[in-house]
Amino acid sequence: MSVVINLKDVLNAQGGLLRSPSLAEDAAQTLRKMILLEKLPPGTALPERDLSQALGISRTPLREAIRLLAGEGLVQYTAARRPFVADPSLEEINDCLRIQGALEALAGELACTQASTQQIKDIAQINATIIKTQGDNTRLHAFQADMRFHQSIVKAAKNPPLAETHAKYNARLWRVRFLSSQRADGRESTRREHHEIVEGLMARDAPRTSRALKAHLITAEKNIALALKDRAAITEE
Amino acid sequence: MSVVINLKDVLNAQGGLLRSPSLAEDAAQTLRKMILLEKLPPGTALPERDLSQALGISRTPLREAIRLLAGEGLVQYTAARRPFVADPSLEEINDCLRIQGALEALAGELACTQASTQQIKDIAQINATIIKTQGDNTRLHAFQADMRFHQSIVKAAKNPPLAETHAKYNARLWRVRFLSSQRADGRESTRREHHEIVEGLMARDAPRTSRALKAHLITAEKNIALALKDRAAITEE
DNA sequence: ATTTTAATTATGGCATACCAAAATACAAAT
DNA sequence: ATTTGTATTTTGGTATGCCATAATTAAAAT
Repeated sequence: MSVVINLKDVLNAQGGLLRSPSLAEDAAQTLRKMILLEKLPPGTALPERDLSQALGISRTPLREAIRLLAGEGLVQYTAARRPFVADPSLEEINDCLRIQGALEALAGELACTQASTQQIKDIAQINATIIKTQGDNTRLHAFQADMRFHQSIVKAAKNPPLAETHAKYNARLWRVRFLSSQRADGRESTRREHHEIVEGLMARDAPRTSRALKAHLITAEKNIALALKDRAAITEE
Repeated sequence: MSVVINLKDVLNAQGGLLRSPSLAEDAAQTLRKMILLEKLPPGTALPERDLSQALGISRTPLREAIRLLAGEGLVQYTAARRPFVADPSLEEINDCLRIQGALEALAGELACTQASTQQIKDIAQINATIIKTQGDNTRLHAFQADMRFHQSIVKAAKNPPLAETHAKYNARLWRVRFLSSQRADGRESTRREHHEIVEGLMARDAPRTSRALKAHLITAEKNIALALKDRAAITEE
């Protein structure tokens, strides 16, 4: 009798890192990255046939992937229902940041009563890491750590729908936030504001935490406006 | 030469009322109503084949409709990816209400600076209508007026993404809110709170309006808890 | 040269067929 | 009677083809 190996099990055993639930979700993840890294710049048309062929899948799952991204606001449709990479105005970005601010303020508030002490410790730990690795040249890592900081606060609020909606706006804002994180400007204010947020959480002072998070998002708004202005000046040359 | 009539134009000319952008969106709207009116009670399985046949369309657009509803939280998937009508716990409903509260508080805040005086007048007008028709036996109309009241506030905030996310949570909460609106209990507090919200808007007092809206949603939370408890007692008999 | 109009092509919406995996029904064994 | 093992059926995921309409190009008219 021959030895039969279930290939899928072998793959999944690899830490489940490359598990592929569906072609559509895979494609969505691929496209999301391409959009956020501007391999697919804002405004790019996304014809179903070409894209599906490029990704080596059929139109059906590709189509579904595009719908997913549309639900996140990363893709929009023309009047004739042709999908293209969203090109949000500064105004729209600010609209989203205000929402994100309200969501995070709520999260901070809830976290003050819902979070375990361990979770708050973890949040403080993530912030400590951010400060420590501040000088590193790996800006991408620092940025991802910042994302984790905010996500862990939302997670500590123990409100799944909140986490979900927050994640959506995160995806939508990822590109511009990454852009603005490249600038050194706001770094000092970020450090101060993060500190205040952590202090608020440790004191389990809901109004204080909420206020700190709201203020932090307003700062982000300012930094993003500056980053986009710089960038516009560069691309104009 | 024979006279050729474009049937679609004829249909659209009927006031554009029955324009059908796509079978998927139509199906989504149909299913949404069926879920909210509990023709499809929470927990109901939604097999693609049966549903598509019942609606007289193919699986492809039906599938897309289900994804849309899943994006709104009205449909969930089992571990084996079988879709079913979401059956939110009271806890999850409260989670959503808190988010809705934060969103509306933000909307009220923004409306204080962004709304035109006409828009504020309109909001006051809608509220007046609610009070006037309070005694009517058409509870559905009163409920819809209440929805319009909240929607018009969000609209006045002039933040499209906010309106979109708010609409999503509205869809998600429609069923339980309708349920709780059937009860006479909260009617007086609703009247008072609506009044306070309108006053805040007319004074363009952002903190006041925000506070009033947040308080209003907390009241809603209480009423819904009562309504669901009643209902559980009834279905138990 | 510019505008109109007609033909062509590209694209999204939809229907259908096939497949693998999951769920179910059924048979056998204990 | 309960459990186990095995067909059978159901179901979601995917690929593909056709169609109507929008976009584009080519041709014609002014």
